Amino acid sequence: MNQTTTSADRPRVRFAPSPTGFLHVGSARTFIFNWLYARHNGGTMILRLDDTDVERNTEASVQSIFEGLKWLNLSWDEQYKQSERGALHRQMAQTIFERGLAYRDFTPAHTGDSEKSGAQGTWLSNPGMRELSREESDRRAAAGEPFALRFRVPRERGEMIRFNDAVYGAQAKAAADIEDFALLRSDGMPTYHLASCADDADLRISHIIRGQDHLTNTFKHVLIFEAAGFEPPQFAHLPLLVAPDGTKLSKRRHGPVVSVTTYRDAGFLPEAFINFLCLLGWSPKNDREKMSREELVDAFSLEGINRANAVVNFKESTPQGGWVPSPVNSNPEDTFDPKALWLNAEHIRALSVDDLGSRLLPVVREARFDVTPEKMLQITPLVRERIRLLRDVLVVADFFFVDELAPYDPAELIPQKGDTAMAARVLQRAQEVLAKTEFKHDALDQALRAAAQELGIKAGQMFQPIRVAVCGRKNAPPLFETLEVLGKETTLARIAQALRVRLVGQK
RNA sequence: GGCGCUAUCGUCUAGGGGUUAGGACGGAAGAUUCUCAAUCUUCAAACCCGGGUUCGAUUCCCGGUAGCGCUACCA
Repeated sequence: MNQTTTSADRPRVRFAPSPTGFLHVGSARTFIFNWLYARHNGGTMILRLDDTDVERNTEASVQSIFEGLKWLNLSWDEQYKQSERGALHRQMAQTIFERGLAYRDFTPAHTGDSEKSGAQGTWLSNPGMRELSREESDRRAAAGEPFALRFRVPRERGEMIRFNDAVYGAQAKAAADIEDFALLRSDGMPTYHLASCADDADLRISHIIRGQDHLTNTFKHVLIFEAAGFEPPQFAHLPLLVAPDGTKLSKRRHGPVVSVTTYRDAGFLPEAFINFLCLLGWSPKNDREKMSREELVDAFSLEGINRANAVVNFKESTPQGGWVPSPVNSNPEDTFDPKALWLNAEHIRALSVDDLGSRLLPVVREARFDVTPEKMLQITPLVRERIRLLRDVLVVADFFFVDELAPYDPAELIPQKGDTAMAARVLQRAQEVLAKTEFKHDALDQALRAAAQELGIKAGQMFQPIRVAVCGRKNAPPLFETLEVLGKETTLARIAQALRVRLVGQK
């Protein structure tokens, strides 16, 4: 196949959120899959704000969408706002109406939850309206009576509506099971179905990649495309992202874990988050897990998408199902999908020291610690293998940032198989030795091991009191590197402090 | 209720008429080590149920069940 690529071969895809809430993880994944498809195939990525629901749209939501996408560093090539394209939508409605494929429904709009759905059976149309004569219809419309425009679904001939989904395969549904859905509301505004199809046709969208919740809507869309004289695009529906309880993700039920900015604020790397999302409902089929953005673009194909809903395995909030804000010092890691955390750690470890350092710096500064880029660079290699989220740096490396260590249990200073006296001896000896040791890894190593030998104790017994005195806790990065970064002055001051404050009166 | 979609370890998934059903996360155990990590090794862990088709089904077909989605003048 040595065809030259023409513009007709290049796919045009779109992400079309309705700005009625924050950008949530499911939407983000839909964007990503579209983006991946466009980039993989040299196509065009379009962002279209489907804002036909004037009541529910908010500017804050638009901002949240931009904010999330900006963080993910995902770009698009064209941008549209559906509310500015009303003429086009009405035009299509007009076309369909003139072809006799839609009719005016003068029945007043239903308010709230209608009795149409539910156990009463399937609502298909408002009796009388479908059969209204054109003359009668025109007359009432001319008289200013409000109406909704409904699609006249060809229900009589036992017709089947068909399309082929790139993910779900051949789809068919009896027209008899499709209700006469609205195209135009009685205020003249287009419905989602109409606006979406009109824009998809006008923007020459070649592939519609969207959530599976639209799979059954697609039959209506096929009807609209055909009624307006357009060939329907290729559809590809994505399995839904669901919560551990199997229900779809909602902020109300599941809290901030469904919002993209939560991941940003917790210290996820955008590339890791994208990686994680891609693995939900898609597989490269070669057991690869950790992938860079480029590798994802390379590997992506519609064939790799699977059909079953995927669980985002975050920790369920409360048994009652309501979200309770976690206490300030609870571990945020506990709420995220463990695999997302692991992937994030993998991506963190793959970063160069420079890169990681520059991402850590704003996090540390935002926590109001005063740290220079140079110092951050020194600290970075010491934390790289110890953090899963960027924010972890605050708890893993806190002792590098603070002037004064927070109080700790003096018992921590006591080494394995040792006592307070041993801790005191170690610290005193350390003071003397360190005062005249160059603060470089190897020199420190030698000096401290020699000191341990002199004291007749194990190296571990020597290191622990020092580590605790200097870091304020037992678990910390390797000692010599730590001391080197901390410097002689701080080290000696903290050891003196431990001796003075913590071990006094301990005997 | 009607219609549609789906069903492999706890979770994400690979696979496919005959396999020890593979990988990953998480879990357990061990190695390494100045602690913690990281790393390495090992272990436990799955084909929803029932009928077909077939020499043989987890895989194909049908039914059931369960979950999800749609059933608005929301998107």
